[in-house]
Order: sequence, then structure tokens, then C-alpha cells
Amino acid sequence: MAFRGQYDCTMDDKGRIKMPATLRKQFPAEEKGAFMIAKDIEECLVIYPMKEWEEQEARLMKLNQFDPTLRQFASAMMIGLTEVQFDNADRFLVQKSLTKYLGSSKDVVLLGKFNRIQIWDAAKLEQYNNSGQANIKQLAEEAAAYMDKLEGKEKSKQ
Amino acid sequence: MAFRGQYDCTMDDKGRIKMPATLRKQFPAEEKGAFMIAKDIEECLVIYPMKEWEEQEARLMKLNQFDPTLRQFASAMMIGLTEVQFDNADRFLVQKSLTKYLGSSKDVVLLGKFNRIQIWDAAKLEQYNNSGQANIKQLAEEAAAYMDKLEGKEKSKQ
DNA sequence: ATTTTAGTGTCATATAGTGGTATTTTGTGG
DNA sequence: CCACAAAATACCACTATATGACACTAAAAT
Repeated sequence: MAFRGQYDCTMDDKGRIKMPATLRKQFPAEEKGAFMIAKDIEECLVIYPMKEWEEQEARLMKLNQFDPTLRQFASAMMIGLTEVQFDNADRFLVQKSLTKYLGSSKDVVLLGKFNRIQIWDAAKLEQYNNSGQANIKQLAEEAAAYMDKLEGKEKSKQ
Repeated sequence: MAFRGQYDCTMDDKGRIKMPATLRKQFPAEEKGAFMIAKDIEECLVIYPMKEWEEQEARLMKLNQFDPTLRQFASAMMIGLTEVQFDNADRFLVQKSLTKYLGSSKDVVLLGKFNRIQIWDAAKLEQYNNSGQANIKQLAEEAAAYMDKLEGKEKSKQ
């Protein structure tokens, strides 16, 4: 499961967004159009297909609820979640309580990112992207170092 | 049984809360609208459907009642426990003796969490979430380590 | 006995959410 | 470049949900 691509969309006056056909087709058919929306770590919302969320949830459920740290982690993952469905025109509703995490405008961007889809306010994304481009060299270096470590290499040996 | 999602609600001046339709539908029909409210370990209240509470209770029952700590823990879990029902508008009453564990305001949040639903004072939840977000990296690491251990892996071998 | 407080039931109303259709835009093949 | 189909969007009508208001009962306190 990997969503890819950036799609410029608009939100109607009721807060509904039409899922672009290309992305829509990538949702597992057996899920009959239900998925989760959450606040993302970045300044946007994020969509998880049900299957992805359920896997996450199953892991969280195993955490000992009497351990403060584990408990707070589980809470952190649950806060800000909403379950939504596509209507028969492949639109979905972003609830009033969530729209405040986007922006004021009707222009949003759906951004495929691995197993999930981010929902950005168009202006915010551009701003975020600009700052990322400005630092892209540093970001890349840090990422490279991290990946090397993961793969058991020493940066110095490269 | 898995309740999911965060719902912003209001408590009326008599202490009643309307259960959001989406959550309401998830309650087992055969329980004809009766469930338990208790104090949670976190700074909030918690709703258990009858069946779920009975399981939780069974777990507590196993604690050695001659161990002072375990005994007091069991007591703490039972104090404030109340059975409530939905009225015909799907509202339920939070008794006066329990409201003090929420907050002063009318803004509450219902938070689906596995087999139960937490009732938070909106402000408290935000505060709790902020502290969680501030430490999210550490929380995630500990949780990951715990899960690895559960699955019989050693973190060092990964 | 009277007053206060807690809790319950019902109704009215605003608005959040849903569904459908018409219209415009976009993309594709001829 | 045109014709056609599919996708996206705007629009309107309707329904369900949430919530405040109010009246009433039961229980407790003075």
C-alpha cells in the first residue's frame, strides 16, 4: 500500500472534499469507503485507510494501560481521530472540529505519502515546502546519516 | 468492539451529555442503553459498555485482596462507579459526584479508546495532549521497545 | 412545611451533515 | 482540432443531529 502524488482539490462550503479518482481507486475495495482522519504531526490532517489504522490500533491495544508512559503514547495516537466515509460521489466530510487545523481557504492539497494521505491547506503547504527547499541539503545529510546507521554502516566508511 | 474517534460535546446545565450519533450506534443493541461510568486512571471519566466493564471487573477481582496496595487500587477503581442509561434523546447524565473529576466548563470531549470511551474536560485534554506531543519522540521509543519485547524481539538485535 | 437541589422528559430550533443533480472542466482517442 | 467520456465542482433541497429552554418530579435540607 503506497499512495503517491499531489492533487490540488477544493473543499465545498460544507467542508467536503472530492477524493481524486486516481487516489480513490487505491483504497481497498473491501473497506466500503471507511477511513480515519487524524491531526498530523505536521501542520495538516492525515488520512489512514481503515486497514492501516486497525493495524496501528491493534499494536496500541497491547500496551499496558497501567504504565503512564505507554498510556500517554496510546492517548496521543487516539486524540484528534475521526472516522469518515466516502459518499456516493467519492466525497468525504471534514468535520467542523477538524477544519480549523487546515486553513481558511477552500484550496487544499492531497499529498500521497507512503501508507497515508496528507490533507494540506494549499498556502501552508507551499510555505512549508519553501522552507524545506531552503534547507534541503542539510535535511538530506541528516537523513543519509540516519539511513546509514539503520543499515549498519558507519558514515565515515562511506 | 472498538470505539474510535474524538467528539467535541457540550454538557448542559444539568450535567447531561448527548452521545454523538456515530458513537451511539456502536453500543451493543442488546444492552438497551445501559452502561457504566467510572473514574479513569487518566484525569477524566470513562464509559464502559456493560460487557466490557464486566471483563475489567473480572480482572480486578483477581487481585489479591490481602495485599494493601492491590486492595487499594481495586477500591480506587470502584469508587465513583455508576450505572447510567441513555434517555430517549441519547443523552446521559453525569452525576454531581462525578462532575468534579471533569472540569468547570461545559466543553467536554468524548474520546473513543479501544473498548471504552473517555470523557475529558476539553481544556484538560488539550493540556494533556500538548505535554504528550512535546515528548512524543520519547513516548514512541518506549512504546516501540515495549512492543518489540512483547513480540519476543530484542531491540539491540534489530 | 417550605425551599433547595438533583435529576428527567419533552419540545423547538439552528445547523451540521447528506444526497442528488446539473454544469463545467479536464483528459483521451479519433 | 473535435467529439466524447470521465471527473470535478457548484448548487439546491432535505434530513438528522445537537442543544437550549422549560416545566416538572423526587429527594434532601433547613
